[in-house]
Amino acid sequence: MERQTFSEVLQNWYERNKRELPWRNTRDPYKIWLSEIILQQTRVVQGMPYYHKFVDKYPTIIDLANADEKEVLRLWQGLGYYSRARNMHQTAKIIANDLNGKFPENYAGLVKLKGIGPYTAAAIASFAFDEKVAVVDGNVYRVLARLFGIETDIASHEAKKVFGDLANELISAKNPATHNQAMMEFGATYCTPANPGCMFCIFHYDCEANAKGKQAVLPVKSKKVKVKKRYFDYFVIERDGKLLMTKRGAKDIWEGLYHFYLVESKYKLLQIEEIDNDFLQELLPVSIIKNSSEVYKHVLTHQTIEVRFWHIVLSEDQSLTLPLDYEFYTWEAIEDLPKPILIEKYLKKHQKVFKI
DNA sequence: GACGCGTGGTT
DNA sequence: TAACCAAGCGT
Repeated sequence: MERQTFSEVLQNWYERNKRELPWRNTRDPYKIWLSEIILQQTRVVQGMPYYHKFVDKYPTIIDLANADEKEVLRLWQGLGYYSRARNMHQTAKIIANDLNGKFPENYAGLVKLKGIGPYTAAAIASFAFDEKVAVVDGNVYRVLARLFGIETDIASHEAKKVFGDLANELISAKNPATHNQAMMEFGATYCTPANPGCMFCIFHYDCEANAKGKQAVLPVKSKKVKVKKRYFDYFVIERDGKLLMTKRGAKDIWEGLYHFYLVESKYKLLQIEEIDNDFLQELLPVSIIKNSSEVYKHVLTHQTIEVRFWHIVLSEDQSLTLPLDYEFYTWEAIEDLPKPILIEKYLKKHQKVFKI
């Protein structure tokens, strides 16, 4: 019997070991796209409920295109990397309005769309349209780096070419979709970052990393994240049972999400007597600081934020000049606003106080 | 092309 | 516990 190719061995393993995932049972580019955007930098278990929510609420790309951005962000709430949702919505509109509701059917067309980069274009092109183009994601980097003992820094520009070329040499011409799924599934469930199952691996005798005991150092990744500290004092200003909120702008975290009146400091949280903010100085002497919350520590990949909430109640007849773009929202309206998980947690914890 | 962008789980 | 990770992309 003839020796099997790498891809055949891999695909055999895949057919026997794959997880049943809903987006693997469709050729609908819309659903495949949806799943791929959701899964960017996100675990399957975390993304799964969102995939179902989006498919249920927006069964077609037309439904998604017709939604308000606010509504899309609200459904995305808690998944993080919110630009994915904004770009996805923008792209839905372009496909619905300019492309007659049809996805481009190849890599080159797909990669031009916002939110669809090299990985996602290859995924959709192969899964939905059987194009022979290799996906190169974090799993593929890891599997290839270990199998072939490649020490090229996966954060480097060079790695894109080295690993991309290799992945495209290995891909099956017959079953590019299954091959791509298999590569990622193997990396995600078997050739894992920590504690890979080398002992019983199908490539046990062919793997460079296994032969040299280099599983722990491959793939090589140089970039270390620098964590910046930030300090947020939120002023939760209540009047007539409503809370003052605004939409966050561009060029910072949580763009498009809603939050309270924020005073950010460079080195520490505020003492109340240190406040030298015009709006608050006008407002504070005539209001009641109902309470200040415990200090929350909100951790993001690149920053750690210490946060305190000051709950301030205004009398109903108190006049004040609202800062630009701020509005009072009822509890019901607030529930429909997309919010950072930090704000959501605070509201949930204190809802008895607010929901009178 | 280096950096910024979330959240939750694991080591 | 701090560090690292998880189906990347835009600027």
